[in-house]
Amino acid sequence: MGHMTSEHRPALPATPPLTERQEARRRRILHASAQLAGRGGFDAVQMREVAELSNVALGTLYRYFPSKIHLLVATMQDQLQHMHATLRKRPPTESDPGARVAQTLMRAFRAMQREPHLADAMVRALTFADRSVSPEVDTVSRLTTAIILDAMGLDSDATPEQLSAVRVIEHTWHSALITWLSGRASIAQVKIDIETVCRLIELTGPQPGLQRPE
Amino acid sequence: MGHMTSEHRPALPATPPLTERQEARRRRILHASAQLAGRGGFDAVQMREVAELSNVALGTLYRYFPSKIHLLVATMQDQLQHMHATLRKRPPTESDPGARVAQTLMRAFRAMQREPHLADAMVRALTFADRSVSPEVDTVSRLTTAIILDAMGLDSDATPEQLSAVRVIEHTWHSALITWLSGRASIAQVKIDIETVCRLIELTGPQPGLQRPE
DNA sequence: CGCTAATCTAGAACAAGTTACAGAACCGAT
DNA sequence: ATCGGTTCTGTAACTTGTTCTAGATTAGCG
Repeated sequence: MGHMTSEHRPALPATPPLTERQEARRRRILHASAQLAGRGGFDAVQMREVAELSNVALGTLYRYFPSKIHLLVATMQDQLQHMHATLRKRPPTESDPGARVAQTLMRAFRAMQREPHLADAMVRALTFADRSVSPEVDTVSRLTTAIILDAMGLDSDATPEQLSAVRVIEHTWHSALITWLSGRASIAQVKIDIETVCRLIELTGPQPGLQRPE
Repeated sequence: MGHMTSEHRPALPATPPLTERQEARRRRILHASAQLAGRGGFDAVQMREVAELSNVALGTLYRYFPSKIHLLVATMQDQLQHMHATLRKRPPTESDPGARVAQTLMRAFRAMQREPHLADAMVRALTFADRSVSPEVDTVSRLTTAIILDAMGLDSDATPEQLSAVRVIEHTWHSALITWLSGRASIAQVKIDIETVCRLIELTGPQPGLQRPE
């Protein structure tokens, strides 16, 4: 990704500060979205219902979130921030970076198992998003990356190889979630896939030669 | 053309054999689907247009493919079978199994670059599919697995570890495609991700002593 | 051939995402 | 407090996936 991501639309970076009521509206909308998604999943999040449940006109809903996908991706941003905060409070106990990442992702996975419908709505929206949602999806991606780097124990100084491994882990994470949510993979299989991909981290160790062979 | 592998009848319970005209209709539909997808991507595949372009009534289209997602996943099955046949003709030239898989996937990726809109329609449908499409998506998954195992050089005897690695490679493949199609990752990055994940294959040692040269 | 059941066609109808628009409410600056 | 522009509301309309129905066509069979 280049540095020229959004250099030509000065409207977005300058997010006009929302008033109190506007911030409240936004919260109500996100809450309604998560609530509807929580039971019923993607299909249960109907824009008219979200609008009604959050006491907002349909047009207003679309002003805040220009599409259902935008809304659900924003919902995921919201949930991910919660999760990031929660995970920070209890860092993984394992010693190997790879094991720590696997442990963290399995915790996140368990959280999703508690709300499978919500997870369904968010992940489906995320992978279905087209170019018009790229900035928002990118934010989600950065959040996920941050969570994984946190688990690894290195925040900012990662080698390009490690960043590649993290990207691959993210790919696996999303795709494995999808296969689980659509009933094509068991929980056990998701666990195995996560553990398998996390072995990549041991491969890209920053200190060459310090890993004990298997 | 195509006298081999007529064994693929995914609908196990009572697939009534199609008549000549029915088979022709099915082909016309799939062709129209791929054509519309080819320019315009997912959104350009509109059921009414598919029906019209393939000279079939809308109700008939829905009898053959019970949803747009089913239709596009079936289109992907079709394209994947082509690709599998094509790839078989020119097997990868690398020696390491991991490198062979990477080479094969990059070939497939290059094919997708030639028809990005078609790729977009198929992959979006694949990851958006819900439980009702599981059998069809599973068929696509098995096809992909077969392609990868082919590239590795072992067709039927793979260790569970290797199968895990293959699943993770598939996850990465799909997800990396998505990020590329939605403009969030460059071609170079997809290449790196594929090469990174293919290192997993080297990790999962083959059966001791059974190294199989070409 | 003639019959019956399944299939196909044409078109209307419905559902949910999205857009459009007129008027009410709100916000900030004078 | 008032004015001007923006935002919000309520509602209708439009789009496209999906379902439904009535009649025409076809396939299989005695």
